[in-house]
Amino acid sequence: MAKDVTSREENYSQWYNDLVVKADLAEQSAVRGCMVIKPYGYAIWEKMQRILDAKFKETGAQNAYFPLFIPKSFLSKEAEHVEGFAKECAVVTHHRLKKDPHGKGLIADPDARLEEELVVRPTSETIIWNTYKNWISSWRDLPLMCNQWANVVRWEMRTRLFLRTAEFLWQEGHTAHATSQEAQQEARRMVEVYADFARNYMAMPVIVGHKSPNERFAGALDTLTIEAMMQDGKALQAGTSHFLGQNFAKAFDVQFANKEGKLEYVWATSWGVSTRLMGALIMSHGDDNGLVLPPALAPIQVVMVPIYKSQEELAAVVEKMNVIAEELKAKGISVKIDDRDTLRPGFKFAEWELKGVPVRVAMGPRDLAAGTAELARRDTLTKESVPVDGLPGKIAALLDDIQKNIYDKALAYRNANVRKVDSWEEFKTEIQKGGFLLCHWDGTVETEEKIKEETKATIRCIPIDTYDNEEEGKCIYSGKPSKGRVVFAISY
RNA sequence: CGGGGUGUGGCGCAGUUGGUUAGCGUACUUGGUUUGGGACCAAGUGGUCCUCCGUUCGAGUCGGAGUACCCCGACCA
Repeated sequence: MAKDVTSREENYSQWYNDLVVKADLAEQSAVRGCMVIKPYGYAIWEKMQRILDAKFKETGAQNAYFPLFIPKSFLSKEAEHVEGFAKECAVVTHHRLKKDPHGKGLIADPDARLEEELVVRPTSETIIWNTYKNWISSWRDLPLMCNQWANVVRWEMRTRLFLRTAEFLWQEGHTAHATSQEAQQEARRMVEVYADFARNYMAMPVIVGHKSPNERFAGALDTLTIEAMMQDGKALQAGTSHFLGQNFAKAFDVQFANKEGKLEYVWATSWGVSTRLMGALIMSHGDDNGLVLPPALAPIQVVMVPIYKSQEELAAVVEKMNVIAEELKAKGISVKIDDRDTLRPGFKFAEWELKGVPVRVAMGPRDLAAGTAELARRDTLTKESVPVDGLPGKIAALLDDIQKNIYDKALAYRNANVRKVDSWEEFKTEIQKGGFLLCHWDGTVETEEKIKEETKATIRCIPIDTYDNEEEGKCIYSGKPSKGRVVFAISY
């Protein structure tokens, strides 16, 4: 494992792109920095959506949909928000094309210029708060909690498949509350929903924490994050939940009459996760044979490969497989019988491994005679011959075991790469080795920025719960007093 | 926007100091033999060599300009 990781560090990106393409998840589109998500990749995303959506609904949020286009003026209403996003917006200026009178092709018709330019949403706070203004007038309207599944566009200078594409799919929740406390609780609750999803479905350990002021969402008073460690030791921000205070309420004049009949501004949160989670999934668990998908998110949990010489043998094996498949389906397990007769078994094995299918069952004439099957697991790449009797039950248990094993493996890897560092000299060499460094920090933006300049490392979060954060000490850079350790890492 | 690299059948690449019918692997098509870890044999299909301009008897190869993509920075919830 360690050797593999080293070789990936050298050319991690190449490995990652090859893997993604070969595993049929996605590819670059003709449009700059955008990606095409292929059917198998999208099936994973759909599964994520379904699980998250159910969790959101449990919290009382409802789905809604807001426009793709945002009037330019909306974006400028919240000062910090503009500053954060203005540099990376795609802008619609015209509503019609015409033939170029001086050459070939089409040009934007100068007569069709928009009076007010429209921005393709980089996030929807502004248009949603402009709408909420009309939905909220009384304390009885609160809390208001909407989520939308949508695409957003951010014109990043440099893009990267899954991790930072120009257009990406995500969900964004936007809530309005009567009190600051309630809004903060909501932000905290949602980051825990994300953490639970990452750990129990993606099998990806994450650290929950607050962002430092420097890394906060544009316009937020507090940003909560889940931070994951990829196999090359870099950090990936996998999801965020923001306490927005009254900033957007004031910018868009969203007030409600409280029980005393007085007008008050509402308190807001927003929270989101994106298709970046798929990148996180790939980079957390993938190995040199391709993807390793946790059973909870695998579109196909069990693939069955028949082995045969004649059509009669194929029919006999598939008949037996169908019986097992029905039992598995009855247990809620998704199964695919790969009966393509143009491909040899070895090819199919390699292909399904590349796609990360957790469990493979192979059966041939010998198995039929002996009442056995070959059971292989993707996470350990091991296989064994087992009796067909009781196989569905065994597979169900195996899936649970794989889910747990993948998490444990990722957790062990992360823990092995989290180190406490107490001197600046040590910090500078240790940070280059990858992994998370737990260090004291004086709490100032200046220190954070200097550390970033000198080492490229950023504060990933000020952890909550995961690590004991009560210990006092001295800032690694300035030597000034610190109330607790924070997580430093090089990030994607 | 800086620094570097690469553009040659669908994909991955080779192509020598310019030289004649542009090649290899893979994929694809057809036929046959195979099938318990990415099959083999045979015969085929498929290319305005990124674009334009130039040098030359002759350009995939040399020169110039443009363009696209990749990597490293800057940038980035």
